[in-house]
Amino acid sequence: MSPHLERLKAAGYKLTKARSTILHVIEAAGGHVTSAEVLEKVAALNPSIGRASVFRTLDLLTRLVIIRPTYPGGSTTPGYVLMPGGHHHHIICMVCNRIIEFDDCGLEGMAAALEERLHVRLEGHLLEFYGRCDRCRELPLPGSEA
Amino acid sequence: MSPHLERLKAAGYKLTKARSTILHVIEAAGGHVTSAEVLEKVAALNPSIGRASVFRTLDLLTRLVIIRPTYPGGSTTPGYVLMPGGHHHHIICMVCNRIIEFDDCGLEGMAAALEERLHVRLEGHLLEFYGRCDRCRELPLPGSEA
DNA sequence: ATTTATGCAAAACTTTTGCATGGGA
DNA sequence: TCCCATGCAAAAGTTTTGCATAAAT
Repeated sequence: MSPHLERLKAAGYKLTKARSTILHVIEAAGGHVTSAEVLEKVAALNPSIGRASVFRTLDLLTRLVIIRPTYPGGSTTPGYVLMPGGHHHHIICMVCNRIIEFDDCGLEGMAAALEERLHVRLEGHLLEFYGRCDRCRELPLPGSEA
Repeated sequence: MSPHLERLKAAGYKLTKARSTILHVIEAAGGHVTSAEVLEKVAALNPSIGRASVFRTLDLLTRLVIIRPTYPGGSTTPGYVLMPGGHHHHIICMVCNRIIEFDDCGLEGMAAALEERLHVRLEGHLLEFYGRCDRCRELPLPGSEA
């Protein structure tokens, strides 16, 4: 069973068909999805799952920091990223909207320092860089020199 | 004139009443706003500015990485943060939805390393931590132990 | 003088709600 | 058995479009 499903269960939530299907869809998509994509793929997988459950589950997963909302450049519907281990990092190419993942970075140290200094408790983090990928690095940014 | 307005102009866009009002509202709000807040405050400041212009301008500012969309925990409408200097960092309290800003962090070094390693060009970044603030640190996370 | 941006208002979607039913624990 | 979660369908909002007009360069 997915560790994310186990966290749901550990938090006291029931393991339902809708929830496991939705989480499966997000994982199968590689951890980057749009609400519209989830809606579509869930419907294809199991048409008896209602749209409302998809939104309710996305909300629940967000509250648990299992996923986190982001705005992918290319889409109108909100995007979400999986946060295995409570964190995620990526680069968004502002030209072609490609997303480039990269591994960690030493933010644990910064998190610990912030916890100490600000008296907070941190559960996770999301780091996004914006720029141009290797294929687009010579192209102008969209919107520049209109 | 705001450096952000200057960037608009430098990129070839016209400096209009709508654009400067909208940017002013975002800056006056301290850099954290919701689309609904912008709509409301712009209407209060100058009722002749149409809603469509607000959304068009939010899109434009996002493409230029002058602002960046985020999801504030408390609201249903999408949020935006100002990115002075191309970057922004904050902590979101998952209990009370308070946002705690903090100053930089040494991410320039990481950005430079990523540019080298992945052959990308980076324009900015957004770093969000999720957790509990000093007032809420002893409270359970919402959604835990449902 | 040109060209871009605006305002208006309707249309298009996405997301949310309420309630009875079904499914986990 | 009990309570949570679901599905359905309608309602509520937010965001997007199209086009003629106004404004900025």
